[in-house]
Amino acid sequence: MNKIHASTKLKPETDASPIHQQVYEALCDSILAGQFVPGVSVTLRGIANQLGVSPMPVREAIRRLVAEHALQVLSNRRVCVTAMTQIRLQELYHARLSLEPELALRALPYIRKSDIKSLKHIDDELNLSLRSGDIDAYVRCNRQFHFGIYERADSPVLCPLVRSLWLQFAPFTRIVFGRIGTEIIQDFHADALRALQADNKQAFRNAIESDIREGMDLLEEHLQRD
Amino acid sequence: MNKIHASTKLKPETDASPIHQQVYEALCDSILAGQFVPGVSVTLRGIANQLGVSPMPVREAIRRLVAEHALQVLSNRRVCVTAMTQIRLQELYHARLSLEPELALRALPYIRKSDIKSLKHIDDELNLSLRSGDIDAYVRCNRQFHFGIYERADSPVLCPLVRSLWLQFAPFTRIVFGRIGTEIIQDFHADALRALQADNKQAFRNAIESDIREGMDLLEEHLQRD
DNA sequence: AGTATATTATTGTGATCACAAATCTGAGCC
DNA sequence: GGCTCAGATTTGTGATCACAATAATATACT
Repeated sequence: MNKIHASTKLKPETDASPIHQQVYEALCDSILAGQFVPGVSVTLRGIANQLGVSPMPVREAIRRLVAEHALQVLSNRRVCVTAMTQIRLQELYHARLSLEPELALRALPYIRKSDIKSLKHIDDELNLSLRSGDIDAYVRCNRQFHFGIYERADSPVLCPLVRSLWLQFAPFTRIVFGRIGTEIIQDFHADALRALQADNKQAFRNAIESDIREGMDLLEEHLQRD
Repeated sequence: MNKIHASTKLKPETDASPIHQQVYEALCDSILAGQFVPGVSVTLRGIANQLGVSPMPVREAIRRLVAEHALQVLSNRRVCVTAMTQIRLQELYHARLSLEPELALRALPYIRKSDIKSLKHIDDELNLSLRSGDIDAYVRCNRQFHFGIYERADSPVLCPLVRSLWLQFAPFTRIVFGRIGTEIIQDFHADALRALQADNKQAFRNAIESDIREGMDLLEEHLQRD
């Protein structure tokens, strides 16, 4: 339960970035991949053992993730992935819709032909995973597609905010998709790619917005059923 | 330089919240009050000594503030308040305008008559500080006014996001106001209060939006002069 | 005097230890 | 069986130490 997939032992050779940073990234990946079950608490020493490090850098990584609202401290001082509620989903919806299309637009001028090509490649893999029902692959590709765009704009404020939003709804996304499968999921990425190739700002913005709406509507729909 | 005002020694009696939480709040207040000069780096042991605690809880508080982008780690691993740039200010502008009026609207139904009364009181003190040129008091009142509204809506996503935004532009605000004084500052809070009393949603939203625009325009105007 | 270099002090990071609070475990009882 | 309560274990928190890297200072040299 709540296993960290990232090669379990983090790369031992690299000493460029501090350990707490590496731990943070490993935990980030796990959360974004939906590997942490909301409500199930994680322990410092548990993660430390899994990653083969001392509890100290884990503490710092956890503290950071709590600050980004990816994790939550309970009243017992335990830490877990925050459960989704209607109000939270509504606010995440609004925030995503307010920030992500704008961020995508800011990235647009910096997206080169080669970027479009690799985005196309990611979307191909995404569609493949949709057909084969590989949810993990879909979730990963979807993230790669969006942040492949967002990270082009080196946006010091919006991009970190958006990353925080994704950390918050990603675990729930994984659950919903696991329940409903990949059948229903529509793909607005093709529209975005066409708009990119035509350098059509408005169409690009609309495609991103539609993609967000579609995904979040799906989440809202399946939040009721509790 | 970069002194923490919060009674310097944090309250020794309270053991309800952990020390790193208390340190975080003390640093938060200092940052929001504009007591940290952007670019001047702070040290763990320095803050620990000022607050009379060990470096450990300071580490955690700092890590949290870095995650909220109130502080920045330099390449030398030093930590300081992030300097303002044009792109950062633009994005903060967009984010504030996208999130804060919405957050205010969500708070609106929960604002009671007594809340309006205390907001009015805060605004009176604000106007007083504007006339007397007391910048610190103005900054504090302005924050109290806004978050007095925002915090009514117990908003699990938007409110923390907005808090992060304030932490990012507050130090720069203090600098600009210190340079230009309180003469030019216009007060849109009265409009907001009137809208609150009339329970006029649209007018309330507009007042908040105008207030944000006015403040951020002022900042943008004075960013050029470097 | 001004600059390069060696020495010292200070810094962030990570590990380890101590400790109180919370959680788990299991025997005992109704 | 279901519940209570003692004991044992695990947990987060904070302090302290070790250490490499950075910054500051003093020293030597042209």
